[in-house]
Amino acid sequence: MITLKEIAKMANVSSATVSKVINGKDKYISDATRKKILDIVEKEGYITNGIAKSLKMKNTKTIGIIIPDVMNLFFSELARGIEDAAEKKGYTVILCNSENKVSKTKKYIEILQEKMVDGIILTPPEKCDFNSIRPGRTPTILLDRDVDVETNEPSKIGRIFVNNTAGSYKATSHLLSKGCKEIAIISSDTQNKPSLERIQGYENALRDKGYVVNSDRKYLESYNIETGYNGVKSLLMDKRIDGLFCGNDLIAIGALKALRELNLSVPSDVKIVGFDDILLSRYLDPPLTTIKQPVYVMGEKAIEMLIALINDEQIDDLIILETLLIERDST
Amino acid sequence: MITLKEIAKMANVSSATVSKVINGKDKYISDATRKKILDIVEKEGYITNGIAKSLKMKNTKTIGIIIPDVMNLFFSELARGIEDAAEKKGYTVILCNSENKVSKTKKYIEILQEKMVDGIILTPPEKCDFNSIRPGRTPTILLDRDVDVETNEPSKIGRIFVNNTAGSYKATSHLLSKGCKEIAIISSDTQNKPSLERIQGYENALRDKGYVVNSDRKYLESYNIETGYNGVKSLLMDKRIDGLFCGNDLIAIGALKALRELNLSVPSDVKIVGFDDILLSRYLDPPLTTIKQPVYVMGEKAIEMLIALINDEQIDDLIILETLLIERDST
DNA sequence: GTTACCTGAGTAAACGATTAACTAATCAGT
DNA sequence: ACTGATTAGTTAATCGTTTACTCAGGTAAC
Repeated sequence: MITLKEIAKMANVSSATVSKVINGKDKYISDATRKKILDIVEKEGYITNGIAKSLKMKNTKTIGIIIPDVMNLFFSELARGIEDAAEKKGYTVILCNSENKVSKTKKYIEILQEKMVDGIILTPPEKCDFNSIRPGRTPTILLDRDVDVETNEPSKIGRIFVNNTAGSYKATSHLLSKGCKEIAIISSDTQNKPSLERIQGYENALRDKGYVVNSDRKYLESYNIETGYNGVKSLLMDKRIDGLFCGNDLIAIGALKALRELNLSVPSDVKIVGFDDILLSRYLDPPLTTIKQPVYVMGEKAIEMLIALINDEQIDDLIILETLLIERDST
Repeated sequence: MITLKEIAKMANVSSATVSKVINGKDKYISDATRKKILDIVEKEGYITNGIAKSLKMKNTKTIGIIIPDVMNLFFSELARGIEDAAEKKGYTVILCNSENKVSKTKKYIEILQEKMVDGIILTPPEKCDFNSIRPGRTPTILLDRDVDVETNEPSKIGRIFVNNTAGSYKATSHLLSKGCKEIAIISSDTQNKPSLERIQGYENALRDKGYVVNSDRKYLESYNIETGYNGVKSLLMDKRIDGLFCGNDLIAIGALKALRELNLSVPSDVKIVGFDDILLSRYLDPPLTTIKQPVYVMGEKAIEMLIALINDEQIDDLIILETLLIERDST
């Protein structure tokens, strides 16, 4: 690899001059010198050594994102939104899959700090208190899963979440407005805020309309397809149910499969609402009514907020985004 | 951030000694000194500055992956496989979405080279000749989409592909063995090797069994859901078709949707085989028979080969992986 | 004619780590 | 007592940039 110093030698100038020209700080450089340098740079195919530059400049223009799993459609959309926004701002993204494990999350945070990333975007593992993964001085955005952070938190922390309570309230109200009388919920039993809020919204909606919340209309396990499948099989064993709120779209996919096996048709026998609006939901049979999380926007906002933190700008360090009901044929 | 030099000062030793202890090259360091240093490191929460280390060591333990889009299930699986394998080998992954554009691909290659990645794993844009994106001296693995590379290629290039011809041959033969007589294909019309091979395998299978290849049984557009939908609507307009080979699973998803709308049932009226076996295929209605690409293995092999290239080890620089027919209910 | 500013460029330190080469002390063996 | 090997460290150069500071000559103003 050819270096700046070598370019300087070829052009018979100092390395300072070459640096200035390359970085456009060439107010006090003659046109002749500038051209001479640029020609050589071009001819030799010189590429800046970003590592040396980073060492001197104390930034890397790189951020890390830690998510449970890119294969999960929700997170792959998130990753894409983040990468797109980052690229536009001149940042590059290191991808880390935590598998929802605190241990892996901690390990990745350490690696990212060694790599001197300028910031981290982190979706914490489902069960995780913030103190156990505190990212030190690196600016960090906590995304998607709310976590208790002390108010006098010394680090640079931003938080971006979705209003889960309102989302599941919307979903349940929608089912009610479609005439459902016996509405069940299948969701995750993890004790973190988003999960609890999604259950809370469901319960609030029922209570507000004068219904009782019945604990044998709840099936709580995990945010995956199997849970949806098992949930329907278990809930519909002996009870009648005409409405189903699923904690996320994967659960809804499993639920649809189980309902088909039970020869129940959607939406005539049972109406279903999901949560997330992953890319696939509109191609299910029937296309799934769901609560859309503004995933791409989350990515953009996360980058925006993170860069503000990196640059020590004053910003609102908590954003709560609203969801949107997307009505399709499952209700 | 505390530096190695500061640790050295606190411990009253030279920075060389601290470096040796931290990196385990402490054969000639007394137990007392070692303990003293390690205690201070622990207490101060010292973290190595990886940038400085990289500058000196001339490696970054970072690789870049350039794929069209992580939101595409096939590539998110690939990304995951790569990241997993990389992490095990002590490498970190920079994620780049090229959107299938040559311009973005070129830009990312340049950025990755500035960041001094140790290697690149690249899925070239669909229409792309290799010379236009030549990654210079950075070791590179070309993944999934075969590209013509000159035999005297000076760069360190490895190639890993799937045997597409054999895969689509298997798919088509499977449809024939299930009794299909009128088999159509919906796939992509891009003029790259994988696309052409998938069509080729389909044609070969038909010819080998004595059927004629009929050009109005072909619908070629893109590898997406819409193509599948449009393809079925167009192919079934006036022709009878009892078997359908889809160039990938996304196409199959669209095709299933269109067939439902036409009140044709799968597999009794039309049998369908896809290609890729994305995570979702088994949850479709009906679960999709498909040609599984060994995606995770591709990721592992890619990392393995790339690290060999990085370390100048002698390896086979071309791997062609075989596919597997996964029979589900759509046939 | 002195002062002050502008222009065009060079010098050298700094960023934070690694490591080859060196020193100095101890020890075993003859 | 001398040699050679082993042990326990230090010194200082180096990786490839950026940039504060310096310098010299030209020009404009008073």
